[in-house]
Amino acid sequence: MVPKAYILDEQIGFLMRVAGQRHSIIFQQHVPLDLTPPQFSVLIKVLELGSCSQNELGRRTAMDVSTIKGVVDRLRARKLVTVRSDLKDKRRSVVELTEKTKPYADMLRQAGFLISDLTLDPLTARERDLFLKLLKKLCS
Amino acid sequence: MVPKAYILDEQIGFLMRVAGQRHSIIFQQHVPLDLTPPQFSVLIKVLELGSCSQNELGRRTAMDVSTIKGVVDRLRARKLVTVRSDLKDKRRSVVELTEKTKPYADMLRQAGFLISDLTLDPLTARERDLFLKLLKKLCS
DNA sequence: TCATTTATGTTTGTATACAAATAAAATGGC
DNA sequence: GCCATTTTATTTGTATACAAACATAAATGA
Repeated sequence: MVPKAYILDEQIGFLMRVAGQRHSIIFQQHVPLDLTPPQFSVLIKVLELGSCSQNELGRRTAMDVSTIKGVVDRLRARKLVTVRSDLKDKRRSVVELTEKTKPYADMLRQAGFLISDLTLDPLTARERDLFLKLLKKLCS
Repeated sequence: MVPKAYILDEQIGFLMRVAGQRHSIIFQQHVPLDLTPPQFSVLIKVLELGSCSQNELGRRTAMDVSTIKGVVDRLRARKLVTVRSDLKDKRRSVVELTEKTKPYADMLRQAGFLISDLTLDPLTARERDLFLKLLKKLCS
């Protein structure tokens, strides 16, 4: 009775990491403003919400408190967002887009679509829908 | 003509990141020796190969040169692997398991199976096969 | 009201992840 | 054998990712 071999390259964790690496290269090739994926997520989210506290931004982009802080800090250093304290709730830091960033809104969204398309390019239309459906099930 | 909205939470990059976070939690809960995923991959690979140069180990586990160096350094610091220079090719650092690590071989593989199973738990058997097949297509 | 609990943000420390520059050793073509 | 190229490893710098500890402000409940 031969035990089943453990093949690292066929495990879901390994494959997700490698698929993520490929996505990351595609992302870098097509994103405007030299943004990283987390930075892109934050800009897109602020664009959608208008303004948002740093903590809530973290929850909505699935980043923990110290990660979101670093991402926002670097965006602020590049003057792509502003951060001000909320007068109503003095705990909160409100993040907003700068005038410099707003003209890039459409470009960001279009790049987002393109990056997702290119990442899914190896799959047929039917496979893409199915893959995304299954992937969502693996998120919680 | 309304342009299609860009929903961050439905993009493949975002979903892969969140699915990876869930996997990461499962991994941490069940891996022996408090290993990280890259450390686990290296041990499994060395276990499979017997001994391997640091660079080749990086290629086989999909890590670049500076990443694999850090991972091996930390494994060495914990005395889970040894690193010696190759007499035949003095550029190479040969990585091998220590006697301390060898008894964990089966436990590592069993934990690997369990972690993959738990990660895929939200899917049916048929969905799992399909998902892994599609995921592989997205790796290159 | 006031004490407890919760929410928000910061800081520190560890561990990937990768680009780019450097150095040393091996290889291939001649 | 010699030289250009390739391979292997190291170092530096930037950017996540997250746990844990801390401080402050807000909300809650008795």
